Amino acid sequence: MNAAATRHRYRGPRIEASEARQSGYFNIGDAAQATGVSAKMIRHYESIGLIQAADRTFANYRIYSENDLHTLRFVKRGRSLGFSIKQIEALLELWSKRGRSSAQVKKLALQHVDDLNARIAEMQAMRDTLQHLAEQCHGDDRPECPILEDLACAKGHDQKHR
Amino acid sequence: MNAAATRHRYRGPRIEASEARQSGYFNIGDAAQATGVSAKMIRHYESIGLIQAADRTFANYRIYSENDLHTLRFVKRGRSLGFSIKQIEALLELWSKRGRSSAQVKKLALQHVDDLNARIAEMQAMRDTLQHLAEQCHGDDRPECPILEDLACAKGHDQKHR
DNA sequence: ATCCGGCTTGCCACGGTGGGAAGGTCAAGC
DNA sequence: GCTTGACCTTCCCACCGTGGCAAGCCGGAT
Repeated sequence: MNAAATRHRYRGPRIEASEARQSGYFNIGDAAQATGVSAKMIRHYESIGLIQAADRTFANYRIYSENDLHTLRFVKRGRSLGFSIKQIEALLELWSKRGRSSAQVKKLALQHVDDLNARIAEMQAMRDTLQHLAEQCHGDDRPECPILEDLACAKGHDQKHR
Repeated sequence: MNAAATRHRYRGPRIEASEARQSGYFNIGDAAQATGVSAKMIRHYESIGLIQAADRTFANYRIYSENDLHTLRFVKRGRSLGFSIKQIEALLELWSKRGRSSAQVKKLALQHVDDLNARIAEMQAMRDTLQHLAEQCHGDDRPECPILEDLACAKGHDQKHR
């Protein structure tokens, strides 16, 4: 079972920098540019265990293979779809497992959809309330303002988006 | 100019606890319950200067007047409408200024509406993409999954919500 | 040999909220 | 009186995700 070769498990010993370059490895900066994940975040993801610790050159530089970039792009895409780190962790694991069932993935995705919908609804309620108040506000030099009045007399406002 | 009496500027010297109670002051816990702002957050708001430092009893307990509760409710309401602390700071100041123009308040509110709309749109885009992907996913025992494929082959996904 | 840009680690910040520890206080019951 | 339990105080740490800065090492080009 050559786990090291197939998937990134035990990362090989350190390499020399120029050699790594020639073998198609990338510095963290290049990896960042290639994937859209900032170098900062790549290190962060590594530190929290979301991604495997990168191989290093002798000089302790992290180096990234095409495979690693692929993973980083996966994470990036997940983030841009609004998945949390925890969720991406789960998705990454499903991605790597061949025995996964698509049902598991779908469930995760739909949970996130629900979550998004809840947050959207909440923000829409805020927006609607605010827009309503703003419409009633003259918006001139006078100090009278229904918006401030609403904020001030906070009697039973909560029921509005109960 | 008895500023101390009219508005909370210079907070008076310390009082005895039972006396404060009789004068209609509240402990932080009661204030929290009365306003829906947790004691924790009341202290926090005070520490960052969002609200005036509360008066204290001799025993160093914070005490809150009806006026203070009013302010706390204002903050609470602002938060529940999604305003940031910074924005609430501005709103509080407008609220206290009699020379304010409703235009200033309206501007703040409408900026926030724009902000909300932007975030709503962003989340809706995420949701739509995810929902679309989920619809194409069988969600059965097989490992094939368009959702994972999308995440994996992250070629030019960004233009989707460009 | 020097210089610049990149890399390394580490710490601090944001926003907003919660948790908890260690200690002081108040009111009620005995 | 003294104990008890609920409350208060301050202080520090955590979350999530990202950015910034600083001090120091490394790479390659001049």
